Amino acid sequence: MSSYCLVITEKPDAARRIALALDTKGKPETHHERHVPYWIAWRNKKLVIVPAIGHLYTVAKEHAGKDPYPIFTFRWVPRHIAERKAKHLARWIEVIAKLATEADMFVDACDYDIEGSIVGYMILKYACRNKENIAMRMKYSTLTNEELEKAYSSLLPQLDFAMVEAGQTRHEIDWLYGINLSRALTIAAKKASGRYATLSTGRVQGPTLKFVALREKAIKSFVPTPYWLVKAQIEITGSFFDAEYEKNPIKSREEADTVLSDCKGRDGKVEEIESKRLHQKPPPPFDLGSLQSEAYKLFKYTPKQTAEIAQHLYLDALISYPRTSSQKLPKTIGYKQILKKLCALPKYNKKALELLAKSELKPLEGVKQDPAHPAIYPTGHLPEKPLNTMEKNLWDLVIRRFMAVFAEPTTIETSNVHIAIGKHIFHLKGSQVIKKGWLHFYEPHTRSTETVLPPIKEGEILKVEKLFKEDRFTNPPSRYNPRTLLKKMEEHEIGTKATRAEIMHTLYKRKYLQGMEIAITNLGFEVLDVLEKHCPKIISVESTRELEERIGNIQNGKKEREKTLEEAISMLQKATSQLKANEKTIGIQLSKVLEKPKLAERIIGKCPSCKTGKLVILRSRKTGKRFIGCTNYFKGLCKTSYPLPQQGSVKPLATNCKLCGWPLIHVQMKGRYQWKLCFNPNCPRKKEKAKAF
DNA sequence: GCAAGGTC
Repeated sequence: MSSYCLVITEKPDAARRIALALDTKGKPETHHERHVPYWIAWRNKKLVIVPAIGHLYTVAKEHAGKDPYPIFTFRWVPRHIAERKAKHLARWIEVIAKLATEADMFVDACDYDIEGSIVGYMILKYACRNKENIAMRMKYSTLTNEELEKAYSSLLPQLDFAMVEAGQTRHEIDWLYGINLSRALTIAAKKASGRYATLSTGRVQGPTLKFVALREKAIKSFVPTPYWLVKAQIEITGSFFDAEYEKNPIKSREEADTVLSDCKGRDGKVEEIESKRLHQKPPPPFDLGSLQSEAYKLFKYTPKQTAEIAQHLYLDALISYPRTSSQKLPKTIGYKQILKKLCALPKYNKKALELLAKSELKPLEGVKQDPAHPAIYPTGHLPEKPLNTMEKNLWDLVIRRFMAVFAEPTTIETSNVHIAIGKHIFHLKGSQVIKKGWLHFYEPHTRSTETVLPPIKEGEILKVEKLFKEDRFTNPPSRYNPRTLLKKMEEHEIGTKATRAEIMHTLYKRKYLQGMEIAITNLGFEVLDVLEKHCPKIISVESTRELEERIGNIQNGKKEREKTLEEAISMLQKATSQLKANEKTIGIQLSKVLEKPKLAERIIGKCPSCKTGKLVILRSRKTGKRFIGCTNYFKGLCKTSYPLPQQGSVKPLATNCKLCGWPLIHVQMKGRYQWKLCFNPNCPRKKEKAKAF
């Protein structure tokens, strides 16, 4: 009898580490079935440890066939059924299901949070066939051997069903909101313009877009006010420095001029020197958000790019798990081991040795924690294949930050020299790094802003080379960039570390946002306007807060799941009927700002009948149907027109029909089906006009 | 296909 305990984790990495920790000899067997990895370990009994890869089940419409709108019913299904890009998950579920048939005990070892709970629950219920009520729950907070052994020896007797319910509710409500409101927008715009453009919104997209809209409004309504700065250029032993007048800003030109004329022709006298020493601790180790932020600041990599590069580095075993919110580096990761391995690289050799020479290695840590992972650190493994520039830069950044956290604080001396020119005081400021500390290890990823002043004594007389004023205007608030928008989302706790970058990207894809100095487009603005006009409650900050609170309540054991769901649906019913009632107005409002396809993409070629006009893809204002017409039509010169298919997308091809020489049109249907269309009604191939590739 | 959330 070879029965075993089936342990289910959220991801392969966790499965591997649990197997390593629980196998008595620390040597679990690695297996693969149809590219699904799993591990066999021996402890008090045989353990089979199999990972999911995130969510294997999701919410989808209840019935097959045409999609209704609005839609308020749903069911949970395997993801490969609901999502085209998730086909590979079918075999994953099959492998887990097979391993489950011979198991006599089940342990849910997914991350101990609401998403992890739902990952485990759905697998136990569906893939393992109703094992959700007999499964035990393994609760750990880091993937260290100690913690995992402890967690296994004190398994919780059952799943945390409150947490599961919270997870289910979160999924369902997000789906209902997102699908219904997105369809409302898309359908309204399609009906009015005849063109299909994907429009969307959701619990996170809406508020994020609103942040940008509010900033844009603040910029537009900003009234610049003038102010003046008065400066004195001082000469000290042959070098020149700008000292600033103590009053900053000066609000009137007259006042600035008075100061200038008072000071004219006078020398400066050093009245006082204020010096301070600052000790600056190293920055904490990276969590995903701070890595994304720093990589944008230093290299201008977008948060999405950084997440992708980090994932590659992780898969190549160069850095630890990147999707973490932890700023902690537990001892168990083996600081010394890592530094020793880094010594193999000439670039880091000297610095790593300096750290190894310290009597104690103690990292500076931040406050943020993560239930399953430490902060991001280099593993010490070396690349097996050459890295590209982006990978190199990011890996280097992680390594240098890792070294920096073990280093001493940086000591900076700042000085403020008070210089009297007549009755006016000017400030000459200097700063200098006295002790490099962690900066030494973090270089070149630092920005030095040193201003080193020559030795100056109190009472000294300094020559004023020139006096001048600068005319300035107050600046409007600056636009968000990918880094600051990400931070804003973090501050308001909308989205998660793993999704924020992705959601920003979606807003770009929808053409709601543009540029790295992030501006909202007309389309983005109107989409928000529509939602605010017709269903303000649903996208208000208060209702988002309230929803979060209620999901929190469910997680804490209050039996509010049914009620929360019912209320969400009733709110949505009102919102969608409101949107439907105003569909026409909304559609027109959105059509006005929908980007029209560029003329170049619509031109097909010369008109065969009038020879002077051009054939273009047009749309009838009356019927909304598209067709091919001659540009001379508008001048009343040529009435040539040809029909086009109304389904799918059409675009001119650069090639001509082999049989009649007319230009060809590329037609792409919803699925994979596509063909080259010759629209010449007299083409010899007329009877088989749809020719597949 | 539209969400947001995991994951590779």
